[in-house]
Amino acid sequence: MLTERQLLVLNLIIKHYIEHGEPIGSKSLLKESKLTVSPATIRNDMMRIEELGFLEKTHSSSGRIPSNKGYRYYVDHLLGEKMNPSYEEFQKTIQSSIRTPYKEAQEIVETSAEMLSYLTNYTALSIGPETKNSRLTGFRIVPVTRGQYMAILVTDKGYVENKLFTHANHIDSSQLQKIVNIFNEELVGVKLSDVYFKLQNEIPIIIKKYVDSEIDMFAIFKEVIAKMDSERIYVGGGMNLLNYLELTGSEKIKTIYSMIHQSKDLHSLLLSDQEDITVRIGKEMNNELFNNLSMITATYDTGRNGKGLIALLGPTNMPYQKIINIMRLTSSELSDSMHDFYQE
Amino acid sequence: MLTERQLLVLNLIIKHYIEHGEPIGSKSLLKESKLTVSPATIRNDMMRIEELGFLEKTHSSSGRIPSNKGYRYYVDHLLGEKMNPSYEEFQKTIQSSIRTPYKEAQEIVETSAEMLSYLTNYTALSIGPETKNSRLTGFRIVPVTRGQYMAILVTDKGYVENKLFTHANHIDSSQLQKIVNIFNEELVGVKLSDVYFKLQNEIPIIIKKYVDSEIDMFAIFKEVIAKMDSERIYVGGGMNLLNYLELTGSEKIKTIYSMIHQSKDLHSLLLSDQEDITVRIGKEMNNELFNNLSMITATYDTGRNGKGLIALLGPTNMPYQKIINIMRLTSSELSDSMHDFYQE
DNA sequence: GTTAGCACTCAGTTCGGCTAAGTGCTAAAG
DNA sequence: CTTTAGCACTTAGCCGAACTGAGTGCTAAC
Repeated sequence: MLTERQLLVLNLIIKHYIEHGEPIGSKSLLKESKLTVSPATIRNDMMRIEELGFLEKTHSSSGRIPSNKGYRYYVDHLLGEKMNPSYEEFQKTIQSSIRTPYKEAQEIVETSAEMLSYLTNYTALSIGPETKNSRLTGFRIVPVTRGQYMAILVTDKGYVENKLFTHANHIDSSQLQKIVNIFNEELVGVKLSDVYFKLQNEIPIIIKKYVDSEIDMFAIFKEVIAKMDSERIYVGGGMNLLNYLELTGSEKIKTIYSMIHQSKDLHSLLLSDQEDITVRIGKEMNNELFNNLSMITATYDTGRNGKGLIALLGPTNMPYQKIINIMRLTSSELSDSMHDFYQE
Repeated sequence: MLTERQLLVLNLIIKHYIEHGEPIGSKSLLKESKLTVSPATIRNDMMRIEELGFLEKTHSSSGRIPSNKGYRYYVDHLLGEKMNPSYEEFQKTIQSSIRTPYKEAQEIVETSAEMLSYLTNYTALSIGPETKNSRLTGFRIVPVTRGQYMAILVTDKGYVENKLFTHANHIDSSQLQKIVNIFNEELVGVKLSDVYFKLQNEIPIIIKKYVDSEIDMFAIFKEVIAKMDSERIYVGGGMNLLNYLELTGSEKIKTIYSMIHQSKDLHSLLLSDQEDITVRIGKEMNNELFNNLSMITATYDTGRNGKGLIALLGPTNMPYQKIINIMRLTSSELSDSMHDFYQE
């Protein structure tokens, strides 16, 4: 479909645009390359490539820039290749920020978002392993100070979440114990998604039978689970969005920012296939907000606790080679780190 | 120093600039007011007021805008007055977001930052009561799952902070108990600032005597205290900073954003006098970053647990009347809420 | 003290002209 | 059939001139 030279031209234009962010024309392109043909020839090639949809013009007499389809071609080739060894220099940085002692799993996930944004100057997201199919493995209430109690909830995916709550009237400790026992008997092994239901329907009846208490355990439980959900998503370098002010107006940036910080809106955006690494370019995201941005997502594996996800949001003309490799390295380090974490 | 009419002119100019954000000249000012003098007279007045430093021009033939000193005059008058009752409408909104059941103190503080930014469209900060002089009142370690433990630390100011940590080798529970006992015997009642010192020097010796353990309790303790410190400051509406893009370049906005999110840099900015409510206007903050911004801070009182602080960052031409009243209401609601919280 | 009159200033807009970088097309050469 | 030279054309960006509108300060008279 495209000749050898045309492919070369396409690649040169993409690389130029990634590096300089500006359109390039036939003459300048020649200067930058080792090609020995005339500008007119390049022009003819460019026309052909544009006809096929890999290139665009910013206005009728401007140089060419890559289209989404152009990037797509470029990225698909990159994804096929294996990792360029020159990027292993990043490995040390990544390792040293992920492998730190006395951190819990969630903190490692959080750190990796920060590290990714630091390394790339883009906005990074990281998400801990899914909670949806988790099962409750334990629930306890620890008295902390007079009137304050801490509820701790543990799931089989290794999540631990806690919530402090206050109760005005002193709670009789044997009563409290009874409630906790009922919870553990009735709810351990149950999927978190079903816990809600049971809590609303079955449990209150049982509790009423044995205990005379007016604590709204359902409200407390709901809070803990909500906290668990919301804390799963971490954002690093949120303000790096400001670097795209020219690409995307400040209003859109604001919308994106709040979108990123609200877990609900995110799932549709991020939920990728089971692919190891995914690149979505501009309009491929089907969201007007992201027309000039690309998103790279990668999954990491924790072993028995399921998969998690990291993502990077940057301009469409990001250096995909570098970024993809950073994502590969991070994902693999994160997987290793998580395996270690849970194995012991 | 200034005649009656000159004061009126000054007030009119300030109010105009707060509402429209644009300089105003003698003729337009007349149209907006009920004054019955000629433009020339107003011009003479303006000159006089400018000489005294209350007004500025943006260029030699422009209308006038208030200077920092002008705002200062305006605000000082406002602070003297008592609250305009028309603002009590806000009270319901504020109350309903602060008074929610089963929230711990920190969450209420967090919520109030979000509420403030929502109500004003500015960037809000809220800080829980000081930790500096807190004393440790309790420390415990709860085993959560195999290999995972939760350390819980309680201070006399009502703070509870917890940290999950992992330890590969199973820890003997009686050994753990011994360590916890030593901690409680040696550290309860000690100021947090001194805990560090003791942990590094005295405690290891004692622990070595009774227990044979290789857990670095110091590292864990340090993490908990760090977490406690960092979680004390909450930011609401960070992205509202984008509204000041024209006032303050995007680079500065970025700097301010990261400044706000790093607790260390903040103390110098926020640490106000013991004043109930403080307004700092533009250059009064002695920081080039904030030349076109104003910061309103207010303290709230928690009773036996000391004072906390809320702050708002907005443009110098904010509607001070409204903002000050919102801050007053919030501070007072927050105080009430905290008193209730700790009293029980 | 107040006012009318006047010359002046400055930001912002609009318009034509110019340049640099690029295009597409045509016709000839390889 | 591909490549090339030549040429007319397009467009963004920049510059300077002209004009307008909102404003100023000063002076001299009321």
